[in-house]
Amino acid sequence: MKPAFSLPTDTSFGNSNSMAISVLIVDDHYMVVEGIHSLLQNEEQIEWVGHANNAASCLALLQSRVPDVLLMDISLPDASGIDLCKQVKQLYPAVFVLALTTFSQLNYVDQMMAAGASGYLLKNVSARELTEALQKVVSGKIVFSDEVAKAMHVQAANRGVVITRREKEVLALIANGQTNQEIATMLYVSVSTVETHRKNLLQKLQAKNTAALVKLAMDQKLI
Amino acid sequence: MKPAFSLPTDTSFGNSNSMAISVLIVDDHYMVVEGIHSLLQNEEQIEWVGHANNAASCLALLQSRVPDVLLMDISLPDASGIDLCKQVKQLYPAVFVLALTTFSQLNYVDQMMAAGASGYLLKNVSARELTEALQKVVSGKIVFSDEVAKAMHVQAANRGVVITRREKEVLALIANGQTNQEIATMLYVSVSTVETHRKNLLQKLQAKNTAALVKLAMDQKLI
DNA sequence: CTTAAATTCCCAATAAAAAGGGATTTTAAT
DNA sequence: ATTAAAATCCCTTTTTATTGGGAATTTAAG
Repeated sequence: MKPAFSLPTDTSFGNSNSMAISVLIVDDHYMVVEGIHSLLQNEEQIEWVGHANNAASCLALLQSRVPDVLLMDISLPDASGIDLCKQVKQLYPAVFVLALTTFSQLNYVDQMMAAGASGYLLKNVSARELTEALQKVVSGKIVFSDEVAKAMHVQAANRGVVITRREKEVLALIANGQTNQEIATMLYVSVSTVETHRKNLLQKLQAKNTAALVKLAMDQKLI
Repeated sequence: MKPAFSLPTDTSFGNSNSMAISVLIVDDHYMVVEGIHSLLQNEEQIEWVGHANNAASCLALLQSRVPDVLLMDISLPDASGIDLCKQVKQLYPAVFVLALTTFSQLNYVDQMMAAGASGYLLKNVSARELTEALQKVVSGKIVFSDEVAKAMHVQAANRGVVITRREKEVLALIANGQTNQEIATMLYVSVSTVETHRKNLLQKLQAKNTAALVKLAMDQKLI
């Protein structure tokens, strides 16, 4: 089985205190940007490159200046952090992406790491934690804030359910109250097909029936 | 170990004019507190009283100093903002509570307002918006940031559904995958009764079937 | 004490979902 | 070209949910 992410082999960056770590932040919450900015303001090893509040302006900014670390919110107005992370890592492999998130978005940890992120921090991180995380990240390490690590463990049982594109479509329609017949009509397939998808969904999510299916799916942000 | 709360070290009231609005913030996200602080730092009409990062320390702080406005996150580690708001309004009716929230927590607007809050702002508010909101609030007005107002309108159709205690129990069991027969056994009532509750739930939430019921209920945080 | 809301119970017919097989065609990756 | 995964389709039986009526008891609030 493939790991959801892999450690970078490049560990050539030493922990040189002479070279400041340049940081760019992407987040659409003005307060978060301000908060991080003020957290890092007094850190001499950190160089504040700037901020973008969406994926597009982030990519634009990167064209003129590539920072060591990109602090990235996973929910952005014009793209998912996951997609942006993939794109950035493809265009600028040297950038370390550090995901910034809230407690409610822990379900995306795997996808974010698979997209090439170097770690995952909760937004209520302290100045010390953040600085340490930045230093670890630029030396090639993977970092998770304690709460993330803990939450990942707790959620381990229910995570990693993979449903297909079609199943997701069917799932959404089920949750919307459509019957198999209606879904079949909407998707231009037979009722049998919809029944099969439903059967597979129940099996994949280990749900006893539709009600449980919808609840579990929503818990796991599949809807 | 971080202190649970802090008072401003700067106690020189020299430059603050007599009509300054005193503000206390309760939020467990360090960044949000920092963000707000830096937003309000340069506003002369605003006096920063301090911050608490949980409900308990907020109540403790209020014993020594009651601000004009209490900026409050609705999700706190040791209590819900809704409960804290109720408590505060009962103990200190003169305080205006202004809820601070993220887009994903709009479902609580009603409950927060019912608890006595004076308004609801998204955390990505700008300095200008925030200052204006604070001024309106102390004059007794109710304020919503534009996005909240918009979202409320969108959600208007599905908001304000009141279900009974028993219905809520049944709902939870339904979402858990139990059948009517199972629920009946668990609650020591007849299947007919469960069927009736289910019927009423479908009707109250305007759901076509169980799937839609569970989704709508979860959207409205009824589960 | 009244009254409204909540909770409880019943029946019967119909519609839909769940379970249990199985099978074929597309699609995408190596 | 091969192969595994995804998507499609079919059938039958059993179990549940949904609908559409009623009606009798508790509870809680004024």
